Amino acid sequence: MSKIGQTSDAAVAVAEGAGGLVDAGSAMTDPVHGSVWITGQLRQAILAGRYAPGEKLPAERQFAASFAAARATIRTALSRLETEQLVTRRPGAGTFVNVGVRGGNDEVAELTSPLELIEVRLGLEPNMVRLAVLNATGRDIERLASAIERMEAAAGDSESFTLWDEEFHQLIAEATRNPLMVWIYRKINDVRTHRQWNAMKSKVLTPQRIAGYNEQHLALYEAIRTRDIEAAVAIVTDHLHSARRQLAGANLPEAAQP
Amino acid sequence: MSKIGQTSDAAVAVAEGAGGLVDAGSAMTDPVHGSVWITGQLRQAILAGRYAPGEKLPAERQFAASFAAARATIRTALSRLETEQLVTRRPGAGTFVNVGVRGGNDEVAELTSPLELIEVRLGLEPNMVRLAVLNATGRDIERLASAIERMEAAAGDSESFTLWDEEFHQLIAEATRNPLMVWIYRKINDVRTHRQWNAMKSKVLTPQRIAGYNEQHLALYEAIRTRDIEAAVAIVTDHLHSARRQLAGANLPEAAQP
DNA sequence: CGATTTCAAACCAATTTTGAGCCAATCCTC
DNA sequence: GAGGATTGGCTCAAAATTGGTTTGAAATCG
Repeated sequence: MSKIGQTSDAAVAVAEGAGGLVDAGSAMTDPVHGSVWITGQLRQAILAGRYAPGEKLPAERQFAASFAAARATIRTALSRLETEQLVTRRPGAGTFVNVGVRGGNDEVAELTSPLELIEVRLGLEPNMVRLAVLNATGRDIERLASAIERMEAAAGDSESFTLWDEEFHQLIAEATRNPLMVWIYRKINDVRTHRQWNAMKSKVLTPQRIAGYNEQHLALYEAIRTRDIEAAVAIVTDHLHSARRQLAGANLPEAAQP
Repeated sequence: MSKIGQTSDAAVAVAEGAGGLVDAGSAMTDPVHGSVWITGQLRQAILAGRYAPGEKLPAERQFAASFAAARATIRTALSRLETEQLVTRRPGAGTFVNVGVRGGNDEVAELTSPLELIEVRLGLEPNMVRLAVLNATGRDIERLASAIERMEAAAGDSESFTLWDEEFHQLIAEATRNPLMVWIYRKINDVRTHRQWNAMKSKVLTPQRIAGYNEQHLALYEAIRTRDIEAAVAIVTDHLHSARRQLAGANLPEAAQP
């Protein structure tokens, strides 16, 4: 069980490699571990922000072990990055990411993919709804009703629907009376409404789908109002699962076209 | 396997280059945490409000024991914080957080009760662990092992245990390879380690309890290493449920007990 | 074949970390 | 107030780590 060489099973391959500190997850390309390839890997990692500006990279010897390459190879790769002004090397100290590189774009909203968002929501929201049912005040429920109304009024427009949908979910978060939950969900809404996915939104949010969501929202509201935990949790879980399904359906063909 | 979905999204976000598999070889950090790393930890702890402005930090020798580093190393870290005007050192007295530092900004950590924290974690962490099992690289697992070691080495001291416990959980969050999850859990760790509960910490964290937690941590690590999702989720769920039981029994009358 | 690259091992110099010890200022208890 | 304990300040040399370099053999590729 050493070289799978397929991207899809990288996780499995790593599982076996836990004992030895070599190969790590890099079992994608067995033959060509050239210095240029390593250079590309490191450059991409730095540019992607895996190593913060000013941060110290792992030692050359450690890179050598991780990439299963000789230290000289690592050195030529790092030298290239140094001439690219991406890193600075200090003898005796280490190799450091230059401060100038890639200051912005650390935003979580930029880095988070739709699927990753759904994964987080899938863990959070069922529990959130449960807490909302338990702790919602009458005032909370009033506000939810108001949001529902406006959402249905805006059934035709995907833009305003998104807006009220966000409001609706935030109100549920607030209904939990849990400050941490409210804070977290504000961030989730940030990601949810990030411009990154605007294009996809118009594809996914057909009037038909919006109508379906409104039904689910209404059912969820009713469940909260009548303090029916089981129903509320089930609705949310279904909602997210279907969202994930649609996401996969919209995402994969898009990814297939370069 | 879900790795497919994760990496394909990453490829879409990054748009080019080596695609989603970069995390494989390059997800490594120094096994030995130097003074710069310690500086960062302390800075973040202070900024997060773990120590109140004007409060006295633990002694240098204490930190040295907690971080498993030499006192000189701690001193260089503290010196850096001193030049950053974050702390003030008084010979014979101790090191104190400067009053000017923004500490009150973090309302969430102040407002969130232990039970509320547990409620959020209960929704989030089982799913987080599931994703960690699916997406953790070999390097992630190595880092978890390292954290486990240090945690067990510091079994007697509640201060250093808290430190490495926080590190352990954050590493699991990072093992999910989900930026949003990492970001959210950093906040949870802030709340978890907020000074609000410092007093309670020393009471609750008896050496006996610490030993129990270490067992759970080790079991969780093993489950992640062997990619046993069911076991990992079960461990986390049990852990949080028992924590909530203790909490509810001690404090609040109105708990959500299923 | 010849040129280039990679590998492996060793050594060097710069830097950091360590561990020990001692001092003076401060704090705490009696 | 006295005395012991604690704390930051400081020195110093050994040990560990790290990038820099050399050398020569092996592998790779045109």
